[in-house]
Amino acid sequence: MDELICFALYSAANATTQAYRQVLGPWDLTYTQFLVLVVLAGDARTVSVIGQELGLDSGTLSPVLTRMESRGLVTRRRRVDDERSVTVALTEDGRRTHDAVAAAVGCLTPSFLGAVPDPAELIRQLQGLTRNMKQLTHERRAS
Amino acid sequence: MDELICFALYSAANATTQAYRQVLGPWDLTYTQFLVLVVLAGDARTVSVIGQELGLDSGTLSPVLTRMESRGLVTRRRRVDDERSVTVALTEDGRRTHDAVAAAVGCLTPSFLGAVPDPAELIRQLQGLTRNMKQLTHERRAS
DNA sequence: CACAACTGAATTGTGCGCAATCATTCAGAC
DNA sequence: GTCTGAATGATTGCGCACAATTCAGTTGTG
Repeated sequence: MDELICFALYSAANATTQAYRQVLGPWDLTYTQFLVLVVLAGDARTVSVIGQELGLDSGTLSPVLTRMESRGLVTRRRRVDDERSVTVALTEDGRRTHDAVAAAVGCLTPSFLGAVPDPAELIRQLQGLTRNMKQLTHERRAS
Repeated sequence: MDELICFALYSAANATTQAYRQVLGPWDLTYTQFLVLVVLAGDARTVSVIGQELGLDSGTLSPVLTRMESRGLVTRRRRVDDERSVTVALTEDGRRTHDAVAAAVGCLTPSFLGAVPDPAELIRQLQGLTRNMKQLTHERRAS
């Protein structure tokens, strides 16, 4: 068990989501919703672009965005030049929530840094892992 | 986005689960069910012990075990010395499935090793991260 | 014994994460 | 203009992951 990279990854991701759940609790936000706020804080985006950046598909994002819209955190509107696309943007309230939450999650940083001597290197490896796994998935899907 | 350790972790875990989904597809097993097979391959265990080893609670495990039991992969029986506890064990079929699947998932190893120069070190850091996150969660829960 | 506190598992409800499917819209070929 | 195929997002169904609750069984205390 202990020698499985995949399990160490799985456990760490679960534990991290759990820690975020605690921190995000006061705003009643999930980790995924937090990620959407972070992405949109840069600029408004279409659903598909959000999906590309977070690695999620519409089956996951649609209900998430529906909840966030109903709570007034984001707006959704069809683009005029291409009615297939839907642009998602932060509302005033979404912006304020993002700013508050972005500050709050900072309390987790020491716990990350305490376990990771070289964060940039860890991120690099995890991104490489992500890339390899996705490639593998698509190879097998194609064949 | 790219500088968030938590997101790199989240993406890598999602992609890895996805890769396992492909490999485990022929046996109609999920990643979580695979983990249960691996744990039980060592020896029979109670639900709570499985939960400790995998970091899952009964709310997750109960339905998983119900599905695996209905498919004949595991058996569940109440312990005679403590009827609150339920011992879960592999069946013959569960053992065979474990052996076959354990061999099949080996095809993922090169993709792991290709992205990770020092697997033992990565696992150590991820375990440290898991520990820190869990500790944080319980601290906040207590206060 | 009586009874409160605790433990182990199951159940319920919510929210992802993804496969599969669908409707709508757009673009290119003819 | 019409037709075909691709793209976009929504919907449905299933299986986790977890909080909260429930319930049976056990343990500790007097």
